[in-house]
Amino acid sequence: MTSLSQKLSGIVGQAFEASELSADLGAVRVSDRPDLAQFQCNGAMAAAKVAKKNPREVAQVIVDVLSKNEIFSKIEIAGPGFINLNVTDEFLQEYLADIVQDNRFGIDAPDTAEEIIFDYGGPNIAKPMHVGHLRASIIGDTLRRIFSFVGYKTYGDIHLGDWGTHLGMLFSDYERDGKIDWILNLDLNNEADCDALFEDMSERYPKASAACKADETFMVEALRITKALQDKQDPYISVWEKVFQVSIAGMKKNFAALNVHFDLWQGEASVQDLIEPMVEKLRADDFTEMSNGATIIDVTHPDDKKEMPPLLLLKTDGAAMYGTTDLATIVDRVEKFDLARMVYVVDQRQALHFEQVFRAAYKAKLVPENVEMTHAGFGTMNGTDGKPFKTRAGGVMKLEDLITMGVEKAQMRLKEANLASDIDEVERGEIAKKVAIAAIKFADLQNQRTSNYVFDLDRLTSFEGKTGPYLLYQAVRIKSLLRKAGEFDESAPLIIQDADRALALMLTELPDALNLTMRTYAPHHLCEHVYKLSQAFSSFYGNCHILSEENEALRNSRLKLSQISVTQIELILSLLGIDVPERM
RNA sequence: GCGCCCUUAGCUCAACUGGAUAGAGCACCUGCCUUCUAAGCAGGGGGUUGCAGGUUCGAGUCCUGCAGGGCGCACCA
Repeated sequence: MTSLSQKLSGIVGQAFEASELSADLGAVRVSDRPDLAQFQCNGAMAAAKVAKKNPREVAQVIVDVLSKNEIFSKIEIAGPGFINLNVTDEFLQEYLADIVQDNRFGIDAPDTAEEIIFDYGGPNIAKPMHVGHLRASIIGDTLRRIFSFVGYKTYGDIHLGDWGTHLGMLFSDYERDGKIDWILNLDLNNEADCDALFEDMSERYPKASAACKADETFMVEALRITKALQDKQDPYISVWEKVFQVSIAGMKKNFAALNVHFDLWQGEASVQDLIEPMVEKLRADDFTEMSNGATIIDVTHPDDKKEMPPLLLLKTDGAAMYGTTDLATIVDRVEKFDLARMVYVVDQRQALHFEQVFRAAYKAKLVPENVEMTHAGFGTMNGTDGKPFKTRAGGVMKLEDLITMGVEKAQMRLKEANLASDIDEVERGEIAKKVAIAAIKFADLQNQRTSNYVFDLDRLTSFEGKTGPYLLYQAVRIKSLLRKAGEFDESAPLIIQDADRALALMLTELPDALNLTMRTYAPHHLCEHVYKLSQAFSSFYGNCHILSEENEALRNSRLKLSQISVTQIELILSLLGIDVPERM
């Protein structure tokens, strides 16, 4: 991927090489001090440290080489040995004209279109989706969109929790209520009936779960049914089939509202048949051992400094554990795809578990060494009190309710601000939905992935400042501007003056933001970038009255800059899974 | 007991391989809508980066210790 800063890095790198220094030292980045320069290179200081020389002298040698290059309008040594650089407006203008050709803005495809599976979401069937599923879903979905756009072959796998004890709990409750037949006779083609069951399960599950916790005989019954289900006995396996179908249909609605997409609807159940042969093979290949009656895989490394518990493959009673299912899933994926990477977007608290699973998978050669497995963990969602988030009633907040609240608030805000008053009610409803989703998603995605974050309803449904709706607003404003401008000469050359320069420079930074995001699997970097870009536009917009510009060449140039801006903002928002309305 | 993570402005958060004057948003204060959408723009106040040492030309970032908080440590997932 060649961004402007990478292009400059190449040029400065050559200057370092000419002095028999490593080209890596020539790394150029956008300056921390825009008042001093557009770009900076810190390599002279690093070089001087190794060579025990004066950094400013090292920098001077580099600067002497660079000064022959006419793309720079300023080359300066500052402070202890920073090399500060500005490019000429002509160069900037040509560079921009070049990268907008294919609407990829300097983003090159990777050398090979590696296949990557992103594992995210992980909701349990028959349980209501709550706000906790928000992070996993949207971080994973965003990463999938980004890698896919850049040129990787990606798959989003929802990895359902569809084979566990929670189903035994639910089914036993239905059995006590004599409602098993109701489910068995359910017509999957009847949407109303399916919705009714979906609703019923959502409300029933918390009660069933609480009952099992409170009364041991209920729990014993739930476990019996779980075992029967896993042995594929009727009626439970037939009930499961219906519950599975209805749950998926319900989830699809939820995820559609959130604009989250999955390519694979695999779950724990879909790999159960792989477990037995896998365990047999692991035994035969001598990767397993017995410990206190359980079958385990030792995953310690000789140079481990910390304790590393073994992966528990089979319990004393011979039943598989979730790590076993995860290994079977890996086997399944390696079989079906030509994978280069697997990325698990799962709660940070699972870090040890994934380390054990990954170690076991490599050790037992279930996955080739060159397949990279990453746990991109995310922090817990806490309430404003710093403790794991609960509603006032003490329960979890349903994802659906959060979205509804957001939409209602957006509708109110539209009315208050007297926006979209000339738009009919149906479109206004659509706009409110987009505003709400933008608010919720951006508020979440702008947090660093790994740190815990505070769930604050007011913030999630806030529309001012660094928010999703702000970004929509900027994009929509540009769209409106371009509509009013009508036809203009898009091939006219860009003119970079003082008022245009900051925006023009921002428009070159997209590849850097994407690279950083992909390297760290951290979408908040991209959020930061799109916010800065939108701000740069807003500032430009405030400074220049474009439509009334009498100099036609300048008017064309500024319309073109506006057009590039909205294209980029909309592209980035689409990578964040956020839709931009035509007007708002 | 062992291990991992966190502590930055009143609040919520950024700060890429160690770089210059630690940045945003909210809240607060001052301007700006009879020219393109004020969900906006321009500007202001607000900081001993939990504490104490160390390494370095340079530390929010690396090392050591301490305090406070969160989480995880085989028969749940």
